[in-house]
Amino acid sequence: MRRIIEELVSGIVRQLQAEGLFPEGVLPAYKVERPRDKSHGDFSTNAAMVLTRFAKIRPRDLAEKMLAMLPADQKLVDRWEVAGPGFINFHLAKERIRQMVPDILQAGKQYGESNFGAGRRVQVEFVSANPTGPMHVGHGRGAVMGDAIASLFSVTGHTVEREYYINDAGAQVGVLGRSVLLRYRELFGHAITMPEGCYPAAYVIEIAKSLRERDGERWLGDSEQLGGDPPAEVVRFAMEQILGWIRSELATINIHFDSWFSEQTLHSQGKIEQVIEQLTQKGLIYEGVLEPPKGKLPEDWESRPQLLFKSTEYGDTVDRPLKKSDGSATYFAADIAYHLDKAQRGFDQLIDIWGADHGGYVKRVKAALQALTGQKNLLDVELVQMVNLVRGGVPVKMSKRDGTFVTLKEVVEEVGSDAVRFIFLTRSGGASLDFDLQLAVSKSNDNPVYYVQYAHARIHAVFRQAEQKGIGVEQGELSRLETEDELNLIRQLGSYPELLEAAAINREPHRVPYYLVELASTFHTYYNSHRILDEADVPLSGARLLLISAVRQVLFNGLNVLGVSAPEKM
RNA sequence: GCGCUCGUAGCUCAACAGGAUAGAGCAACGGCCUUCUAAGCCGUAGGUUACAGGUUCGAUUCCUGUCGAGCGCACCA
Repeated sequence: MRRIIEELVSGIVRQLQAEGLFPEGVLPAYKVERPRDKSHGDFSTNAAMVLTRFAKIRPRDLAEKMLAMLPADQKLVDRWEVAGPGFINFHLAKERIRQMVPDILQAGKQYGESNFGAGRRVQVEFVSANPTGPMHVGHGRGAVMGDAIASLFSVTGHTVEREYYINDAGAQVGVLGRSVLLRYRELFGHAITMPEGCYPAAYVIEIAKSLRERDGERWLGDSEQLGGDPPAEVVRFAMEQILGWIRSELATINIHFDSWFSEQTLHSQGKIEQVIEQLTQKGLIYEGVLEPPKGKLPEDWESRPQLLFKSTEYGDTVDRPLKKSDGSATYFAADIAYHLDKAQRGFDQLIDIWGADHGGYVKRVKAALQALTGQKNLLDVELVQMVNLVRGGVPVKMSKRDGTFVTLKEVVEEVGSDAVRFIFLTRSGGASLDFDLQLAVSKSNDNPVYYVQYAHARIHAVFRQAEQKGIGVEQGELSRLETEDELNLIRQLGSYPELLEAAAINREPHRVPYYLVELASTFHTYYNSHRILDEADVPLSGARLLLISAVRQVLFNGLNVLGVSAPEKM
């Protein structure tokens, strides 16, 4: 809908440019948008104000001039005016507004989708929690954000892939294996002591038990000498079990990945050495000594020459090491290889969802990717801020050590997937979030999931009534929808496709829940002030059924994008 | 010390790529169920958008600085 108005305006601007009022070439961007204030019409444009400088006319005069050029013979707009400092406001014809109702119903589940991103392949990588333990709530937030962003790209016409990067290489994997072996040994009656840094938690015992169940005493010999690396098969066994848990936990909050990418394969296939070689050829690798960081020094800091990548040439603050002191690759080196691999898979856009604690990595990864591909904006990293668990306003203590650690699973079991997802998505990712378990289960307005779902269920209830009374949509006369309340409700439905597009472009899923809450609110108000079913006026009742059916469709579609259910009864 | 993310009503948060009078919910107070789901609706109150400059027709939004919060700062992930 907005597109049509945009074309109307741009046609006039081009014409004025041809007449020599504006200079040749590119003009500054003006906008066509939906005004906040309803009295300002359905759409408005700031074109006259933006272009006033070039026309050397005052904004309002220019607006008047433009307004006179609008074609008179169309059925879209029935009134337009110049307002305020020079806005041009468009008021759509009522006929055109009403027409959106059947349009929406016809589009059904597809309503709101666009081909905005047609032909573009986008990959969203998210969660990527280490397979060394259960997921916590912070992972959950990243998971839900990533999933919703992926959905937004999908409904706006992009081809989307969801990928999970498995950090199955590096020291922590060995620690996991050793921890499992220790618990395994314990199961056979041997006394053990958990060394510093190992994972003592209950889930490790569970893994040890299933290892014993499968392999019996097979690893007892290995469990005696724990100085070296644990057997690869034990490590793999442990990680597969944990990944299985992660997978099923993600499934309980409605998240499914298309692709699971193993970091280990980068090492085993020599991808990391290859990428270092490529960077070397570009002259971006050197052996050097880093300045010690200012502020508090790490205790074991020692100055030593390292293999460094010149990330400073791409905006980073210092150059970054690629090799550890023992000669193995750093996490960063693997990450470069990983991102290059993603780029080579032919995506037009890569999106990473990271926890805020990884924020310091953004510049160096983007730097490396730019150096390798020459593309500056291939990768977008969305940082998701921390989640503070709270119960009734009191912080919930969390510590991995004492096992007072609240897992994502526990939270989902307590408050339900819908509430978890909705609450996570009703905040912009940039803001840290207090997740109150008490509020999350409360069925009040504190908890907008229920507010939106209730509107949806309510509409279903009306339809159940309508069936009993023998009133159906086919008896409705659309033209009977004439109150401002009704037209405003339709207008709101009409903006849904634009909302999805804006949310996708800005990677801001939180706009969707906010929209749904507003739509639900408009509906509830309408419901309370208008009788929908009136046996004495079936054409009107049918028309109103058509209207709320369209509302129901949009609520359903919106909840679906968020991965939240739309119940028919509550 | 440096970098990133922030700072909006008493609380939790919005403000749609710079737009017109900064909006919701909660908490407080007062109303609405013999009629389609009261998990709902209506009303009252609440603000120097942390602070100071700048850019322009116009700034919560962009730039600079100050103050404050969170996260990070060789070799872990």
